[in-house]
Amino acid sequence: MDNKIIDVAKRAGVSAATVSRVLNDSSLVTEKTKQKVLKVIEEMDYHPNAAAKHLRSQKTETLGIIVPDINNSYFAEIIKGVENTAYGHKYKVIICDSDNRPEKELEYIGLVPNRTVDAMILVAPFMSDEMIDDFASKGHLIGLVGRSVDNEKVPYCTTDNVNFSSQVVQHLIKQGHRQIAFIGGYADSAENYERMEGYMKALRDSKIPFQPGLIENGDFEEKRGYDAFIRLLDKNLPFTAVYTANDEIALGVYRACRERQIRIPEDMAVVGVDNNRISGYLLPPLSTVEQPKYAMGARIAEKLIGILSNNAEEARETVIESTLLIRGSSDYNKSN
Amino acid sequence: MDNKIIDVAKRAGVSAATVSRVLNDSSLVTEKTKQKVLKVIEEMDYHPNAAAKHLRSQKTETLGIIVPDINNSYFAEIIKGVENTAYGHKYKVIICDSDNRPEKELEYIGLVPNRTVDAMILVAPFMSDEMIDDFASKGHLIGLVGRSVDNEKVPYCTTDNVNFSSQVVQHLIKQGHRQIAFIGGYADSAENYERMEGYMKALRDSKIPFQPGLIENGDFEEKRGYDAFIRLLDKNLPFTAVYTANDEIALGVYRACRERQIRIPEDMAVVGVDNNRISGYLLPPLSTVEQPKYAMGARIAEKLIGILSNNAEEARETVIESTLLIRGSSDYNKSN
DNA sequence: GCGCTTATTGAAATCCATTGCAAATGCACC
DNA sequence: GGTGCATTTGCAATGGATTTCAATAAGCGC
Repeated sequence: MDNKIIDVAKRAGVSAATVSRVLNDSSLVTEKTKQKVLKVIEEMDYHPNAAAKHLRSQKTETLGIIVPDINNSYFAEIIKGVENTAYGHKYKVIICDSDNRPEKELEYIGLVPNRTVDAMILVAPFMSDEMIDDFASKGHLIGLVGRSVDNEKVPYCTTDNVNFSSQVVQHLIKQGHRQIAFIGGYADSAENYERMEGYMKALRDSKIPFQPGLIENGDFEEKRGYDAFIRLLDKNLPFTAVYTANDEIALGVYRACRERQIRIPEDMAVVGVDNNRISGYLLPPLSTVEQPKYAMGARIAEKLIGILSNNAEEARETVIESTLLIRGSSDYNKSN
Repeated sequence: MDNKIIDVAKRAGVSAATVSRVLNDSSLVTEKTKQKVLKVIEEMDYHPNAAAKHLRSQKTETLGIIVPDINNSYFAEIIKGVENTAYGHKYKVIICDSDNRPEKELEYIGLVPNRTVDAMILVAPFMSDEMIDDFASKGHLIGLVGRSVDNEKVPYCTTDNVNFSSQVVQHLIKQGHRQIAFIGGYADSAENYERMEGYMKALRDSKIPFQPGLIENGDFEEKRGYDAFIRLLDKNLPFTAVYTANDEIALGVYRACRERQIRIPEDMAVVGVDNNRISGYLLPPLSTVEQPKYAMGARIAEKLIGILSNNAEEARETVIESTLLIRGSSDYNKSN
């Protein structure tokens, strides 16, 4: 059914090689032949077969990106950064939604060794450092967002988790809070660990004793955040503010507060992380940390494409700064 | 660097053909040979080259889906439906974010003729009916969500736009409203046309005169929705309720109302469409129409994969019902 | 118009897995 | 053991574009 390069060649009275050169903008063809070939391509509505091209050239000009849930604006924004950058370099992007299932993540990572994609971007993967390291050592190109791994071959892009977390807690302290709870994400993720570290650092700096009872886990999800907050309340350990590892968890906190008639920010200050689209629409608007989501995606894509093009070696890591957005949920003056 | 099928074959003492059969679960291999080959594959960490496979088999087992913006939960949910269904059939999904740019959409649709994907799903495309028709007539498989086109070869999945729109307006009428404005999406989209039709039908049924001045366009975007609502207000044509073609537009209405001190629902009832994640978190929560987003995605993917597998012919179209969610923005009793 | 250099073009090998067809092996039964 | 049939296996062709290398054409100076 479809036309092949040889069909175009015959009709244009040239060889397949010449057509190929025209398709790839080679400088080895006369303008005249080029126009002639282009005209035939147009007439025949010819489209080069991607599989054949990939097979011969040993590259697909495609990046993959695995996220736990594309219906979460944190990931969606990162994807947008990747996508737009890729588009600018004529790369395509395969987006893989692992649906928070580790086995799906494993399946998708297989797209690298089987050469469906030239490189894979992992965002907040379940995969262990060892697995990632191992994988990269086999010569598979992967990039990380929001995480790093001890392997020279794995570029990554993160934010200054420790730093902004410490700023968040300092802000709460400045607002007069002394008992500040922390609801983290996945217990063993690097992001979570660093955010926790920032939290502790701020307490230390202000000589506020650390209370292990004020730490809970929320798995970055609304529902788990809700549960975690309820657990905190039921401990009868007093606290007046809570810092949550992301906005989803904060949403859970909002829900719990409404149910238990706890006023935000009067009775409970809340600060999240991510600046999800929803955060600004809540009442009161949620204080949060604006993550450079788009920029991180753009950056890692740039790096990977650079590596694939053998461009001047880029720095392996990039840390992009985040900014604190103080809104009504943690500052009474902005509350309305 | 990478191993090829022939390397595996040699090491296992069989032919490439046999290895291929093992890889494809052919019944033509003894259990014994199969185990031997699988062992070698494992040992060598062999991964069949996707491009070669695609080239030879003339299919990629990949679907594409083009959406205007993946950072919009309406589209994200559809994608999830597609993705999960595809995953269940061992299909992959390439997600294309056209970023609301027609030229990007055109570029992405090219993935079908060049055989990067076996079929493409279009959600709310800018493309004209003629272009889609033309494309399909050339033998390219495409599926539509939220739209249809007069071509036997193009399966689609939509909701009952006319019906639910009419229900929305009936609901507003029942609440006592007589001057009801409508802010539509893209003026020439089928979705928009049908929603408008439902709006008119409800007015007709209740013998309420139609006022052209109460119609404006919001392009399905928050900002455009805001602008449209402001235009409505500035006409000095009285109205007490507004039906917006989607929740994004309603968000714009909320913003305008806050600025102009218009109370929802006391001074202005608002109903949107889509049940975006945000809607339920607004104050008052936004009345809206729950669209079967996930189901539509799942359905169209099922259809396309069915066609690609030559399975029993499926019905070309599916219409899935939507349900009205009445919340505080249009019903004072639920307002709190 | 001739010889030489340089710019274009073409022939053929290559990328790697799949599959129709033929060959070989295995098995049952006489 | 031999014959016949059913299973397994292998050979070789195939899918379609790219690219090296050799061949040809064009361009230039004299």
